[in-house]
Amino acid sequence: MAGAPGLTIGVLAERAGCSVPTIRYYEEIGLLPQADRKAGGHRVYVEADLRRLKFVRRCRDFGFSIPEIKVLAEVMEDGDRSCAEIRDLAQSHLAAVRAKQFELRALERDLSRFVESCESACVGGPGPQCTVLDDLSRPRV
Amino acid sequence: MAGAPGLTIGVLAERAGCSVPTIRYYEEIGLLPQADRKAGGHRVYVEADLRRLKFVRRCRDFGFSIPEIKVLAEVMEDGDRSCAEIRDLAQSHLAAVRAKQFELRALERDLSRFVESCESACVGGPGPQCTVLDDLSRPRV
DNA sequence: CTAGGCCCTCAAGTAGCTTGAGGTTCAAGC
DNA sequence: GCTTGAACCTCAAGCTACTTGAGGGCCTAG
Repeated sequence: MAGAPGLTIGVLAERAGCSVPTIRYYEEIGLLPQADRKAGGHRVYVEADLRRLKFVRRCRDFGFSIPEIKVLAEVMEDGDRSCAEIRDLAQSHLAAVRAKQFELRALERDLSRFVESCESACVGGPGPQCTVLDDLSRPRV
Repeated sequence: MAGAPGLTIGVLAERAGCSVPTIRYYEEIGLLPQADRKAGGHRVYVEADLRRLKFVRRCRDFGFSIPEIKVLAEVMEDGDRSCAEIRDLAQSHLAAVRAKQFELRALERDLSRFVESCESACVGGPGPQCTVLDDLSRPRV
């Protein structure tokens, strides 16, 4: 009569959508608490562990770094700390995401120009005469 | 009466906009040829080396991986290979850049919603009651 | 009780560099 | 010619966030 069954690491991984070694890795670096073990040494988990792991994974999806997630998790556990801290973290993260997008847009523009000039100028020609290679050799804008 | 002076690694790094160890690293992995040395063992470079390094750096700016750059560089050296190869590489790279942008846009949307709900719902409140943390714990969409 | 699937630990590998330790060489100034 | 200090040298380890592999132990269904 098992009310709360206890999850194996494999099941936990499957439900959280990550690999088994990743879970062991998170435990090792302190992102997850040390798991309980049964007699033989196998890790046993409960639903609360799954929630915690899902939280971590979702934060990773958001692009937070592991040190950042440690902070987020601490705030979650600690009733005395305001979640303004979390908002600030998310906000500066958002700024970083936007900056990255900006970079990528510039990159996309350059790259598509590059491909275009490839098409029109030298496809089929030999390497050294390729104007496109000059393009790549020119200093960045 | 030195016509071509010969550049030190430090000067080369400065002109190419990268660090000195990076240049040594590129040489080690075969992205740059083995540099000439003077008697004491210091590396000596000429303008052609600078061009090659700038080419590599520009490719890195474009986000090409090191194996990819090796291909690009080979095509440059080898007169018999068409630059269509380069266009293809650039094109698939462009596709990857666009995919990444797509991801980042979704991420930005999620994050800004998150920050917003933070603002309106619980800034100043204690951690555990923060609805935002629930948000982060919810499975990903 | 046994088969085989899941679990364990520890070590090393991934990309693209950076950082550090400990020592040598070069070039300018005296 | 000699000294000084900046720049150079090599080799090794560190960084992020994991993954992969070797070599073995546990657990449970039949």
